[in-house]
Amino acid sequence: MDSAEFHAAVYEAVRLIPLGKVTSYGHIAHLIGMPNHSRHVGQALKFADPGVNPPLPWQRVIGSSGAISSRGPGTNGAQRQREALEAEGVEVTVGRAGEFKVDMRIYGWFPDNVEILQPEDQDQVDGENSSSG
DNA sequence: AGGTTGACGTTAG
DNA sequence: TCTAACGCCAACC
Repeated sequence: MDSAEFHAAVYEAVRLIPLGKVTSYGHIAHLIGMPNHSRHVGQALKFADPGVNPPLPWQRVIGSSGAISSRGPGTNGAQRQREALEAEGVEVTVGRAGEFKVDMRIYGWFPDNVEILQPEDQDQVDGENSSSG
């Protein structure tokens, strides 16, 4: 697994995220078979070209905690990600510290069987919110 | 070769 | 629910 292949695998997994849903860096890492490379998933997205085709829905990847990671005090990456998510219908809330958060119980997308995911089987993979609500 | 960084995750209190 | 601490691994200096 080279760096280029890692990036390609990350992009392929990220493109699987359905519209209006979000997942975590760790889950992308999990889907490509490298669960402990969660940090590098973000790194791969950072180096991704915004003009690639098919387009990369990078905005659908956030922290496992449901928070949009801050790229840094002087950057507006988090703000752009928030706008991109809201444009898809994902509701983003703002915490006290100005952090953007998404309710994973509603918009979370964490299937373990993406390889067998079919358009007609999507009804049986979103049972993550069975705990409450 | 060693120390620090980073679009993270999990566990403990 | 939120904060603090530890673990993780490649890139960078």
